Amino acid sequence: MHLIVSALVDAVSITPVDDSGAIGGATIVSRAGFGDAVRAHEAARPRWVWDDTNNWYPALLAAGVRVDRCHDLRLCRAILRNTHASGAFSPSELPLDAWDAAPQEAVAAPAGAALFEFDDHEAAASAPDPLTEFQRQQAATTPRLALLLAAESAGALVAVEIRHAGLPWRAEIHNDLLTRTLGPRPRLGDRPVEMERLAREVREALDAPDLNPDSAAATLKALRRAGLMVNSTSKWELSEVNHPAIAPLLEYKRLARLMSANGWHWLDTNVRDGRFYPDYVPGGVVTGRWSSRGGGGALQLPRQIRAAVVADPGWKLIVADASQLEPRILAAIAADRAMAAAGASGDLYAGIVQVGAVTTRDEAKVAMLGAMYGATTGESGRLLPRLARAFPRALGLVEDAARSGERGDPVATWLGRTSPVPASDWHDAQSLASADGASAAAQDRARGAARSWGRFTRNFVVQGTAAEWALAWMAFIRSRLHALGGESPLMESPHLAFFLHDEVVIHAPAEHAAAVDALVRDSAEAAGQLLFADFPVTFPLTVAVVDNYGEAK
DNA sequence: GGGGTGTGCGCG
DNA sequence: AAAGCGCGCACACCCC
Repeated sequence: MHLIVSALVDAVSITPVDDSGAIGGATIVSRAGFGDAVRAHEAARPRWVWDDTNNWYPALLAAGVRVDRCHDLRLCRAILRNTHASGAFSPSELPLDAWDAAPQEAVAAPAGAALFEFDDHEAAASAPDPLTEFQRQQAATTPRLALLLAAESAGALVAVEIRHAGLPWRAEIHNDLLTRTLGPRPRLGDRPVEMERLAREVREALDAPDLNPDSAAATLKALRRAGLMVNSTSKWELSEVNHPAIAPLLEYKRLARLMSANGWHWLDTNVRDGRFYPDYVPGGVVTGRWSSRGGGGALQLPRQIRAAVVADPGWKLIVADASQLEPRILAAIAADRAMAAAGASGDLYAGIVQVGAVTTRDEAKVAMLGAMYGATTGESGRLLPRLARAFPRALGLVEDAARSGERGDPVATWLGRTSPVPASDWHDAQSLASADGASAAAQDRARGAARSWGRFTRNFVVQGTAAEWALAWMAFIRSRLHALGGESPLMESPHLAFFLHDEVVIHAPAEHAAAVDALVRDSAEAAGQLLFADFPVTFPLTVAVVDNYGEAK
């Protein structure tokens, strides 16, 4: 059963649509009464169909109402809009409309505020009709796409729940770490003492008394004046150079990064009441990965400060990450049994060595990454032919994806998320280069652009399918955590607290840690089954039950 | 002072 | 200075 949620000027309508598509009579509830209505319907496990999970779910959670399943019309439209694998009717032929909107920020209702107040009643009243859009999407959906839309929508629920619960964060531990590394918190605009000390060392070593090491251009100039043959101030190039200025400069850069990305200002603006609230954007990346928004930088949380993530007293963090997820995904979508078998022992790279494709684990890893990213030169490019001999199906699949991209054709993930096609200037460059009398420079440029797009489509099928697996994994985790915690509120029972592409952190009472460990592994297996049925690919996890995130890995 | 671009670096 | 994918952000620096 689907329940279509539609915002009216001062109320909400709920319209049932049964599995045959028959539309029932709408119920109108007041905005204040919506939470109770949802709670009452939940016993029957309907799928809530609404314009945007961010518009509804934060307030429901704030009112203590959990939703089991939903269909996020905006996210699903974005997938269907682009797909070439649609059913009877393709939204890609529709003109752009309000359903193609950019993601909205998820904002929980402030404490005590009335539920579901719209600032702009006009906007609410003139919103496009969710029922019509839902029917359109149903008509455009194949069974595979239906799986993707369900996974995407489950992800939307997870993202809001994580933001609601937050990641436990001990500000005093973070502060101690900053003070130990940088010195005491400086006044606004001042450098911390450790950075100032290193800046002085750099200036002396380069004989550049006024140098501001924050300026890449000025630093490069000073380095060259000191006789150093470098073309940038990036750390990997500097680390090749032997000069007394280099060590303090690299250390300065390390501290400057910590200070500006995750320093005291970050702490002030992103941690409150012992929690960091990640702001995820499901589907924010073309491949289907999530992105994050705002200075919190949820998907860039450096390892350096993860020790500040500490479970509440009597609770544990269960940190699980999927080992070598992308190569395993590649083995599955290519139905490469040899590669899947190489991963069966638990370490795919060791397995690749074992079948004799390459001689060391490091080689296996660098060759595998090269295959998925499209390396052509260096060690990685050199090892590729050997990998291709051992795993012709897997390598063939990424090669085909690259060729499609080079032609300007789209590619699709396992469940049917389709890559964008290159913009018109890309096509212009290609036709210009193939015309009579095209200059060598124009041909080079076009070839470069074609290969670059080929690397994108090559990676798209793997990264995008891995993102689908991760969504399915989290959907299973979410539902099993709920079964474990019963009807107690989200934050008082085991819950997802963080997500990082192929890794999750669950915050759970210590007595549930073992059960969570088990259900996270079961969920990985279930996600593999859901996507790849009986194909014998495995998705082993590294799971750590810890008090602080810094202890994991 | 706002906006756009380049550099550099964090994450997977 | 990237070989080899996908992101977001801070800062410098330039323009208006």
